[in-house]
Amino acid sequence: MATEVLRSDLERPVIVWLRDDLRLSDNPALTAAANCGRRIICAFVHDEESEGVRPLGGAARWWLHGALREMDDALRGLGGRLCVHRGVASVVIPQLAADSEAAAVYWNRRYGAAERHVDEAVKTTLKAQRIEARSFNGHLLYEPWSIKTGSGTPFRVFSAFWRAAHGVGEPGQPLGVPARLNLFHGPCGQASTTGVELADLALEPTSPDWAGGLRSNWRRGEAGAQARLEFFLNEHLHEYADLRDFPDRSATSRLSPYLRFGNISPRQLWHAAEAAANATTSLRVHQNLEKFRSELGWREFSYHLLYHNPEIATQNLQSKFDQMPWRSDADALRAWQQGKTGYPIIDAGMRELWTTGWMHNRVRMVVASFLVKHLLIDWRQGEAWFWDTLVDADPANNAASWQWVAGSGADAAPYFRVFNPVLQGEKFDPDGRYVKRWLPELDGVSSSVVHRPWQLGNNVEAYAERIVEHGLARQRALDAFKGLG
DNA sequence: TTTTGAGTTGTTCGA
DNA sequence: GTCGAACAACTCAAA
Repeated sequence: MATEVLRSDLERPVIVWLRDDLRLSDNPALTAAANCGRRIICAFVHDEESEGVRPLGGAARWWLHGALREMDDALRGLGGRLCVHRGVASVVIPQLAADSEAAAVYWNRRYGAAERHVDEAVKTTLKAQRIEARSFNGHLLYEPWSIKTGSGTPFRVFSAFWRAAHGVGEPGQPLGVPARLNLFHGPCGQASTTGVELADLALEPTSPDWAGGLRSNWRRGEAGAQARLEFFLNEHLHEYADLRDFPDRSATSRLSPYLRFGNISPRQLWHAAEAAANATTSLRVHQNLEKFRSELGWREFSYHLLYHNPEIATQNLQSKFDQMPWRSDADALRAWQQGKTGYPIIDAGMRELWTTGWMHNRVRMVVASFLVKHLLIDWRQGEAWFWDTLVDADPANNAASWQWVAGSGADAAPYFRVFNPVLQGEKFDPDGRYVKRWLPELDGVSSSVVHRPWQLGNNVEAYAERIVEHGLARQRALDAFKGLG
């Protein structure tokens, strides 16, 4: 009798609820499910209805579609499939668990306020149904609550945060793809009305199909992430510290959208970079490795800030910025969005973003500074545009970085740091290759003036007039920021 | 307990 | 041409 009960209980499946962890390798929830010996149902819920959950932007929706398709393909290759649902997750997941007579639901944690509330509600409902609910850390090197100052408060300064993080210990070795995956392959949630086909989510644009530039620049999903990582480690890690600021050199990792959707994990990057560094004899190995890891550190710090400041995407971390006299200027905002400000480094960056769904890190800082300081437009307008157009639009990184540039953040740039778009262009794109790639108007312009084309007179008539003059705009910004007292 | 110094990414000005 | 100072206020850890 007892053994019969045991056997029938083991026949109950476990649901792995996938979210921002669309990968098979180093997926703690999936590995735990594999180890518990049950049949595994992999489920994804497209939830745009839960209170406070921010709908994805267009570029991120496009990425999500590909990542889900790749995940489904990978699961089918192993005899399973991905069950896609639509609806309120705190209803759908318990319903799916009941329909499938699941014994447990496992997932990897999220850190935004609304997402945590959803997950908490799911856990409460499951427990009431006497279904096991377990969550894991698959998204971060360090849990946000595990790193504290000497007095027990959250850090507000990056360097101290990162030093303290090292004190917590080395991130663990990443998990492999589970060796034995007993995957469910039947129809998903027979009794459920929330099951849909991936195409039903309409995540990809159709009319018009604006995603051509995205498709030709990115291979979404886990295999694409591994290929991109290998390329970066082989070709660019050895020059990372020296060249990562030069947008024409492609020396950055371009792994951000993969991290955003969990097509790869930070632990995998941490250890793969170390292995690659150990295998080389090139100069500055240590500096390159530490520089790359500190960029992962900034991602950790952003999640730390998000966790401890749930409203980071909408509220100034420094409340004195609530008094900032932001300008309302629809024409200037549109010029910035469309890459028609008349400053080549700004316009090239904004067109790269529009075309590829991504922008080089150095250029992101310059365009953000330009919007907030030269145009005196609220950082939230810029944050929203990036949220809609970036394939890596991340709830933590995007908001924290905009607040950093604006000066309203926890450990923000000083107010008087106003990037000069001409000097930044000349310093980091000295021969103008980057701006010419995105601005055909500047074809043939000498590198000596390519970042200040207005000095050519009528020779570049096709190129936009400057919408503000740097010196005047800089002074206006300094006055406004100083006025915050 | 108090003090001190350092802190991702810069620019301008005047000597 | 180069070079140092000034441009705030606050956080955090070490002394």
